[in-house]
Amino acid sequence: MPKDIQRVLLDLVRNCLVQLGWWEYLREELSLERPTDNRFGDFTTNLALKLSKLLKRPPATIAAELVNSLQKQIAESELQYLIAQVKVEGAGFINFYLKEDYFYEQLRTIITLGQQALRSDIGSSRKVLIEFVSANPTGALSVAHARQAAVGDCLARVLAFVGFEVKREYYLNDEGNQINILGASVGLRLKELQGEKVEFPEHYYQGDYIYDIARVAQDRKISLADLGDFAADYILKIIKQELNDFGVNFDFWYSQKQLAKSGKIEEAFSRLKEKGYLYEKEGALWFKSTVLGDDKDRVIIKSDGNQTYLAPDIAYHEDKFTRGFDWLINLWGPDHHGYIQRIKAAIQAFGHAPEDLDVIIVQLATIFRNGQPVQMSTRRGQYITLREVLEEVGVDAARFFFLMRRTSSHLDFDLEVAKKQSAENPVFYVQYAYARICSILRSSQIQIRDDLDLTVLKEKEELDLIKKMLGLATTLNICRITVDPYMLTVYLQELSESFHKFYDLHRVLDQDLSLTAARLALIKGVKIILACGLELLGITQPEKM
RNA sequence: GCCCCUGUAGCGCAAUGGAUAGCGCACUAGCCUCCGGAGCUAGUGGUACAGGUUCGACUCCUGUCAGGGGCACCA
Repeated sequence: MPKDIQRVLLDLVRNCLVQLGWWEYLREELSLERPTDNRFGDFTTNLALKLSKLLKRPPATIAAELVNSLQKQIAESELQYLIAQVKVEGAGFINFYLKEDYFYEQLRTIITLGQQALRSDIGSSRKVLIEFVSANPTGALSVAHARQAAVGDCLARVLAFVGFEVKREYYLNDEGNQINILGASVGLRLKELQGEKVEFPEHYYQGDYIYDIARVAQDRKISLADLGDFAADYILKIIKQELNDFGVNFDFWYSQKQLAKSGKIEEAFSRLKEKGYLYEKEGALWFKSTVLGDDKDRVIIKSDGNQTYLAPDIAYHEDKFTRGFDWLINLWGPDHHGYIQRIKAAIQAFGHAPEDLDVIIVQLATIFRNGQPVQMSTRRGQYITLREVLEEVGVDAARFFFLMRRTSSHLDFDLEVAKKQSAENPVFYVQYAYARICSILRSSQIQIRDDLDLTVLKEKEELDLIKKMLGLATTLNICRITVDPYMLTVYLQELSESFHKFYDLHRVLDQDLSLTAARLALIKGVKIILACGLELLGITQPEKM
């Protein structure tokens, strides 16, 4: 029994196209999809509709010829034991209906191999670096960072699961203006603690945590010049702890300070200069990014001799490629969207393709409390932090909620809803399905044997459930293509729904022992898929709730 | 002014260019002697507007309207 039926069917279709002499027309466009609605078979293709235009013939006759050829080939091969029928439906779609045995075998594979049966090698070990969060170590992580953390980590898990070699990286902005201001802020608070009357500038860091750092700095007798680094270290420890508590762990913490010391920035500049991408104007050094798609050229060394933030970023991204990664994914906040063209221009200047870098703009999440939006202000330190969200709703609900909407869309996160233990709260709906399965499995003594007869699973809800289970692979593939993991949350809700429907109509623990055994196998399969999906989201799988 | 995101049922959202646009909340009517009712079944109700591309558009393009966010030799 072939594991990848889709590939087998594609080969079959290709053979027919070659035989009919139509292959030349659409080799690039050949596709085979799983219909979203299983009314239309288990696989469908629209290629007769596509061919209709190219051959200038009605789609129905093309589809009929194709189906004729397909049926002949199927009848002559092993596929006759797999495919129930192929037929033309609707406007000219060709739909494949698989035999139930196929689904039973797939279910058997899942329950015997577990998650191994679900992994794929689509990524073919391509090395991908996902950079996300990368918040300046000048304050606690905000909700915006929290969403990025959830999305980035989940995306990393999904890509690793489908065969990529994935590393997570946090770019650490540990020097520069913001760190200087941080140090100065702590310095002023320190003086204040020592009884001095101070004028505290508006643009300094206002949060109470600055006092905490000042007290520690005072105890340890940190010198004024080192306050910035000390404070950044102090805050970084907090950030790392928060991310760890959120289940997000980075492989690399890439220090901007180290980058500056390494000489890689100057090296990058000289390479750009050789290629003719740099010029001087009005006392500043400019990067000629317009020739690579940007709307204006960008300053990289200001007229006062200091670098702009673009300078290290150019070197940083080139260094990512030098380190051996061939696909870069950056998650940025919406305030950076104008920055995408610049950095894409930069990687192109070094000879990389623009599509080797995907910049995903993670839109903001607005926190609601009792239906009222909570305003945020980073400087005042009055924003809601990741820590507060975790303390209020827990890791599972927080992760699920941050992943529930398309990453490029705004997200409303109501803390009260996330705390509810009801159907309004989707994470509970999914976990409830899991716990319910565990409960049933606990209450049965029947062993699920490998050679178990699954053909007794004939009810519509049973077959629907198996088909839904097999949809995980498609879902993960969509996540990969769209570079967005949110579809997984939708899928898990749908799978849970299919399970609840099945459960409501059919008893698992039945008088008929062979039926009971088969149904136990069925729900064990659902359990494996749910566990897999929840794990990819970074959410626990409670056996009891 | 320019750029990004979003307009789908009373509310919150879903639908890798595909066939009869799905789900939750709310509302209405039902389902527990039985594996977890935190569940299930049925009903009400919808693609902002105007064009275009396509065999086919919630989806892509143009414009209009509405909401949110962003546009430094700041990071």
